[in-house]
Amino acid sequence: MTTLKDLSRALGLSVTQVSRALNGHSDVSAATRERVMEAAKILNYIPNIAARRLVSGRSGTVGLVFRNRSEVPPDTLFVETTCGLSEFFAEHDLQFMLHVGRLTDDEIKVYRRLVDSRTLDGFVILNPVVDDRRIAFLREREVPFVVHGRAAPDSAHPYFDIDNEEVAHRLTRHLIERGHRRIAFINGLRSLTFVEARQRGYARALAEAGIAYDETLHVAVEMTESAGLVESVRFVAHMAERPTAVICGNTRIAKGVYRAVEAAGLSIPGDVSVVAHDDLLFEFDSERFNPPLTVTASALSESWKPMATFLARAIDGGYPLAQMQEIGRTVFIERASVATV
Amino acid sequence: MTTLKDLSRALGLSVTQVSRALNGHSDVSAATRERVMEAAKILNYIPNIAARRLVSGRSGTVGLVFRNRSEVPPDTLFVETTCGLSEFFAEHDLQFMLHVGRLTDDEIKVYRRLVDSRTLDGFVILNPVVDDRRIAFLREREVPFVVHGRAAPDSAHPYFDIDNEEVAHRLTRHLIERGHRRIAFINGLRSLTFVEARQRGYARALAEAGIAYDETLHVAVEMTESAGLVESVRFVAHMAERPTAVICGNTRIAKGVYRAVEAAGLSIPGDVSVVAHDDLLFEFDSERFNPPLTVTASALSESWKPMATFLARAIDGGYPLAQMQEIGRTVFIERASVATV
DNA sequence: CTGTTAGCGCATTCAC
DNA sequence: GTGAATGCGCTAACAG
Repeated sequence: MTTLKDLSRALGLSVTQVSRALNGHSDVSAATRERVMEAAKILNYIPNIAARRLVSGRSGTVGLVFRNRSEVPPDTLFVETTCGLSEFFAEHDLQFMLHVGRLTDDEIKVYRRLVDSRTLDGFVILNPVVDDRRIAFLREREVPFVVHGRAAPDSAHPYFDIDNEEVAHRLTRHLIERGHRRIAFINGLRSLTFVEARQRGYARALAEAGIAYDETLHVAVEMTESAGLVESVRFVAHMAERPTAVICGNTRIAKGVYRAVEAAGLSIPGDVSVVAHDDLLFEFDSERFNPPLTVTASALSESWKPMATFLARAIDGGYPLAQMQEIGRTVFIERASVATV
Repeated sequence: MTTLKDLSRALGLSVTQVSRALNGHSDVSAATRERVMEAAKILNYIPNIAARRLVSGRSGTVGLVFRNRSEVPPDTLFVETTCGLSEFFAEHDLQFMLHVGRLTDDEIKVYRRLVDSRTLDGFVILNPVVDDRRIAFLREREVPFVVHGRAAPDSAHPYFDIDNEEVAHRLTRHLIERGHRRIAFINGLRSLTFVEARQRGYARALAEAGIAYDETLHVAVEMTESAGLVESVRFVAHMAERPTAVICGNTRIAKGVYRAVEAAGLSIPGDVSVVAHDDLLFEFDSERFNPPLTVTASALSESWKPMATFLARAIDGGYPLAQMQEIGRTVFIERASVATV
């Protein structure tokens, strides 16, 4: 393999100057830079990453860590996430590493090892929870990270998020405007920050309309089709006063609700109205639901690019927080799954 | 961070000796080793990977490369694969890296970059095809790799595979024994080595029974539920002489076949018999098909551990090929999806 | 603009 | 058994 030394010999320059030319330093004559670049190309020079890392103290690698397999998100989402991140980090010359720990390991232990051994320069945090230990640890150790979501609405860390409180508020308000007053919400698992944000939006919309918050109508489940099915069966079949509308945390849940309603011989929106938030996952098309589903929508797939960019900036340092935070756009799409009562 | 130098100072030993003690060299007194180990633990010594890499010339990282996003396998399979590999490589102290290239890149270019920059010490190759360019490249450059499958039945490289020819032969023979003579095979996409192996097994079983090979009955499709559905609709509805039995490359395809048969108002096994190979994916349970599906089965999830082990051995070097190759066990499970004709 | 010097942390000669 | 010396390939002071 060609090294800097080889290049310097071939060019009659010092190793230092070759290094500077290659790294785009300003104090190199244009002519020299030309020559060096060309020689590098001809001799197929590729920098030795290990050496660079040793001297820079960085690994050039960022990672996504799962404590264990059961923590890995459901299928499509995982593919979207890993592929999207891998792709965009590559654009920033960062290696992307997936790390799945063992069941037995403590959550933070995995992070500690990765940080201490300088294996990773930065982390991607998914599904932040309230008082997230990972975030606390990385903060304390001053390790760069970017969060998909926020630790809190005013979090002082790099993140990409959507306005989840607004999403839930919007959906709830829409139903209220159509005359609904018994509105169920099949939300995600509690302690996830976005779930809490949505709960706030839901509660606020109800309060604004003078509707009492009924905790039996707000359920926390894993955001899967089967959970949606189970919960709506409960609503439809077993509840004394059946809700007239259901808000679903995502389209998977909505799918389950559709199936349950159909199985019960009821109809949407005739017997029950349904709305959801749509992450625009590849596998589900809320427009092709029958009837087409009214949703708030934001493309999850568009979050990876800013995430990668923000983490790259955090690692480079010197960027103001504002350039490492973004609230993605959300649109409200009215279709045919809501009836006026 | 604690370095070897710190340890040596604290212990009054030379850096060399500390290094030797930590790395389990034989020429270190037991007493010294004790002391060093203890000090390392107390001072929380963690070797600097970059330094180690620089001197060893290795990256300590292995990877799975996809040319681009469209090459990533369907959902569940991808999760199984990445999580399984990541987990078992960790046991061998190898970092696992997922790399998804850009659409525009040449297949080999990605590998070349990764090899030349010494980013990866070894590769995992999935879905080998006949005359696989990746395998050719890695061989030529003498880079360690392990294949899920084989380049050819007698391949001289590390691999984990099952006997795909035998699988297809077994399924076909079973149908023949039950009197079937028009047997369709919904196989995977051509050029994949396992698809060709299965085709051989299928053809051989037919030949042994004196049944002419009818190429219109052997179709190559992506191994998805929808493809299974489409192809069997073709068989059932449009074919002059409908096949009495269908062999499916996996349970996804079988699912599609079941749906098509049901949609056509026909029954399994009354109107058509169905068998499949079952990778025992988490999401599909062939036993709970209606009727329960007769299959050959092998657990895909059991392939990651040997794969990781074999690649680790290939990187370490000095292992005979036999210790880096394995044919996983396959069982035949007869259930209720085949009728005697 | 360019070259010299030094050192990142570690493992491996080679001596004793 | 142990230590001193050397170098992996690269970048960052420091001089000129």
